[in-house]
Amino acid sequence: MARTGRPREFDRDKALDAALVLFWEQGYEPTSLNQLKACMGNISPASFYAAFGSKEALFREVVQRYLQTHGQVMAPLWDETLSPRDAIERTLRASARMQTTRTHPQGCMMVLGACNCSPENQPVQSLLEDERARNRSGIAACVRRAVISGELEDSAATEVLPTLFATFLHGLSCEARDGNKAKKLDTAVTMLMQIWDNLAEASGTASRHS
Amino acid sequence: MARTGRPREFDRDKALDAALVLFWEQGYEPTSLNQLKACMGNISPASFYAAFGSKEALFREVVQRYLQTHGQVMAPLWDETLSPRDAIERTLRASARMQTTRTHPQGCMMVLGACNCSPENQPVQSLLEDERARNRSGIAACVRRAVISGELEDSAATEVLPTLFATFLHGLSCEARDGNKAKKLDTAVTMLMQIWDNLAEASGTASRHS
DNA sequence: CTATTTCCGTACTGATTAATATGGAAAACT
DNA sequence: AGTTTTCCATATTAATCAGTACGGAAATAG
Repeated sequence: MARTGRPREFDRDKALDAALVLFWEQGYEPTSLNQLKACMGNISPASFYAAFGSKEALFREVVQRYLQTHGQVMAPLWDETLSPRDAIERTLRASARMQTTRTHPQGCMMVLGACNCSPENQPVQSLLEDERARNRSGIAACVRRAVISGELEDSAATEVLPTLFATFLHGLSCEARDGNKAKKLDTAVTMLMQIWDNLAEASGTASRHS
Repeated sequence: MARTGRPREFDRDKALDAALVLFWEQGYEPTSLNQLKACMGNISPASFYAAFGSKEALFREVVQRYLQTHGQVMAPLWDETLSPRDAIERTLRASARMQTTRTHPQGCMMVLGACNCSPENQPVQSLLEDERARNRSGIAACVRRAVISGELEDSAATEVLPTLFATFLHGLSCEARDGNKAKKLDTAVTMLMQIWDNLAEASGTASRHS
């Protein structure tokens, strides 16, 4: 445990953050080790591999860091103290704001981070695919809660609600990357939530009739 | 005009189609010339460069071909014989169906074809970005038509309608690529169109009141 | 101090990248 | 036939890719 020997000269956390930004901006494959080493403080190949193992291992670590920081905009989906509708709305609004913030690359890294991959990097692609699947199941869980609580009725329309929200959520990345402003996307969220309200009203009417 | 000399041995059109599928599946950068030449009928480098000029030139040609075939699902947006609402609905439904068809890669090539690019390939990225901008302005044109015809009123909500539809449209690529089924996405379109109807109804009510 | 341990600068690996050079074969025109 | 034109197989280019080998420098432990 007591670390002996020469201590590393660069800040591992800072290097990780720098790599995060680069991967976020360019995606996994086009980002070269030379670029990475440069932005991580001109570290040497020896230092890089000693500290992070490989390009793929670094990327996996970067993804974890992203999820624990910027990715926390998705957290409301699993917060059962929030009403299902509120959870989804908060998630969409926070995502829209985060993805358009200019202090880092635009769009969501889980959507844009490994879009274009050679067959050999399929595992990296799957890593992000799994995260997107988590998003969908989080939304689906909210809808399920709303059905159980009676806020929504268990109809065919309710069943595709998760797909609708997920499509919009993941579409935000494209819009943010292409330069759409936070306010516009936020207002779009407001309008999208009308669909929930339409269904909730229908359910309320139905239960009032029963 | 009269072509003399030895005729080329491979079918240029077939080769272009094969390249289209490969680019569509993997994206611009990860697709190597070796892969391209292989799928285009094991043509030689000499044949490749003689016929297509360069990887980027081939990609640009592929994009044009895509737009003239699969990309025609966007055509309703510029068809003024259709009602604005119908134009958007047809576009979304046709996109959802096309992007989930299993006879070719899933998702839209204009969204997924050059997501991850090195700085040096920025021009390629911009090429697709421009096409996505065209999509947005097509949707915006439909909304403008609806405002002029009185179907929608000129409100703040109406103003973000294009952003809402564009976000959904471009989000379809992510959902299709991740394996969502045509029917689910189509039903999601049905629900999304409710927002148009909400606004149209409000406009109708307003004009009835005036 | 010496011994140990880790870090890092440099050089280098083999593989792959997009793109070219060369030269013979094949087809068409005269 | 003879000439011209194009096509294509092969070999090769310089650059870059991710990842390693090695050896001196630096810091801690005793």
